[in-house]
Amino acid sequence: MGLEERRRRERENRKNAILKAARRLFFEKGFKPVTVESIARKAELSKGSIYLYYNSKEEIYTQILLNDIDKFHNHIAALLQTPSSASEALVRLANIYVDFFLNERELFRILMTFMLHTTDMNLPDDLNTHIIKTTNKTIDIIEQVFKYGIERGEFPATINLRQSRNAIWGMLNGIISLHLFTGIETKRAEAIRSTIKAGLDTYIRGILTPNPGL
Amino acid sequence: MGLEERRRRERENRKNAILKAARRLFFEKGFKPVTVESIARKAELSKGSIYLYYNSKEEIYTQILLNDIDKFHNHIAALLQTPSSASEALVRLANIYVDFFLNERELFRILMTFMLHTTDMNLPDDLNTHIIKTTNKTIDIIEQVFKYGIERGEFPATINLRQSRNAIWGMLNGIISLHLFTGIETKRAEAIRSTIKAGLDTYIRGILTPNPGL
DNA sequence: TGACTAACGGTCATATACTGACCAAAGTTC
DNA sequence: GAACTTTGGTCAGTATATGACCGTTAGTCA
Repeated sequence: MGLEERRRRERENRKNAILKAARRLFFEKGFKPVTVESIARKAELSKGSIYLYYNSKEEIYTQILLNDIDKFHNHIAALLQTPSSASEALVRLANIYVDFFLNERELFRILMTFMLHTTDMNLPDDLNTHIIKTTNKTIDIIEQVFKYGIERGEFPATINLRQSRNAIWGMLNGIISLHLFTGIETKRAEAIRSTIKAGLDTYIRGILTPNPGL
Repeated sequence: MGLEERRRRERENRKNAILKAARRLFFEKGFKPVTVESIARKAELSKGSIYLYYNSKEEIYTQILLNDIDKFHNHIAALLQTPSSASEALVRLANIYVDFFLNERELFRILMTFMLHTTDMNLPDDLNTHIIKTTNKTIDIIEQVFKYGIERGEFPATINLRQSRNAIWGMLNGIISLHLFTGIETKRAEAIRSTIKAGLDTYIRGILTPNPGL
C-alpha cells in the first residue's frame, strides 16, 4: 500500500520538520522566548498543526534531546571496544559526555529542565519513560566501566557499583551545571574539563585507598 | 508566508508525481492499457486525487509531451547559433527532431493523438492552446531556417515560407509515422533518417531549381 | 442482434488533515 | 487590584484526499 506508506512518510517528515525548526529556535533563544507560533511559522505550518503531532511545547523541547542523545550513545558504545585501563576509559567517557553538551549547550538545559521539572513538563507517559530509560542508559554505561575495572583487578570488588555510578553521573552534571552557562565564556570548557579530571582522579584514588574502618 | 508557499510547493510536487508515474506507465504500455487507477497507485495517491490535479486521463497524457518538448526547443535554440549553411541547418534540425521522438516513441504518439483527435481529447482550452503554440513553435523554427537561407542568398526569395515550413514539418511527421512503429525494429531509426535526408535533399533541390512556368 | 457482464473514466459523499480565531491563564503595568 | 498583553492550547470551520459508486463502453454469449 504505497498510499498508506506515503501518508506515513508525510507524517514522519512533518514531525521532523517541526523538530528541526524548534531545535533551531530553542538553540538560538532558549525555551521561554520561543513561541509555538514561531515554531509553526518556521516549519511552514499553522499553530494548530503543531498540536496534531506534539502534545505540548515541553514535549517538543524534550524530544530534541532524545533525537540527539542517540548519537552520543553510539559514540560511547565504541569507547568500550578500545583497550585501555578502566580509569582511562572513565576519563574518556566523561570527556565525550562533556563534549556532547559543549557542542550544544541547550541540550544540557533540556536534560536539566527535565530532571528538575519532570512533573511539570506535561509529557505523555511513553515520552517520560523514554527519557528516563535514555538517561539510565548513560548511567549504566558508567556502571559497566566500573565492572570492567573490577574484572581486570584495577578496582577492588568491594565498590558499591550503584553508588559509584550515580556519584560519577551526579558529579559530571553538577560540574557542567556550574560552568556551562556562567564564568568567562572562553574558559568554560577548560574549567569543566579540568574540574572533572580532578574530581575523577580523586574519586578513583578514594576507590583504591583501603578503608581503615573496615 | 511560508505556509502558503509550502502548500503551493506540495501541490506542484503532487502534480509532478502524477506526471512522472503516468509517463512511466504510458511509455511502458501505451495509452489504453493504463488505467487511472494504476497511475494513482504508482503515484501513491487515490484515483479521486488524480482528478484534483488533472481534468482527464487525456490531459495527463498530453501534459507529458508538453513537459518534454521544452527540452527539445532549448536544444533547437542552440542550433541556430552554430554557423552553417541553411541546408545543413535544416538537416540538423530534422535530425534533432527525429532523435527527440526516437528517444521516446510514445511522445510522438502523444503528438499524433493530439493532432488527430483534438476535439475528442476533452482538454481544457488553455492546454489546447498551449499545445498548439508549442507545435507552432517547432514550425516557426523551420520557417526561420528558410528565412536564414534567403538572407544568405542560399535560397531564392521567391520561396513561399509558410508553404515550405508546413511541407517540411508534414514530411518529417509523415516519415516518422511510417517507420517509428512498423518495420524491422533495428532498422527503423536508419530508415527514418535516410528517408528524411533524401526527402530534404530533394525538396531543397526543388527550391533551387528555377520554375520554368514562371 | 439483444441481453448481460466486466472494466474503467469520472463523480461526490465522506473521511482525514489543517488552520487560525478564540479562550483561559499567567505575567506585567499602572 | 484592575486592566492589559502575551501565549499555550483548543476546536469549529475549512481544505484536501479518498474510494465506493454510477454511467458508459466494449466484449461475450446465446
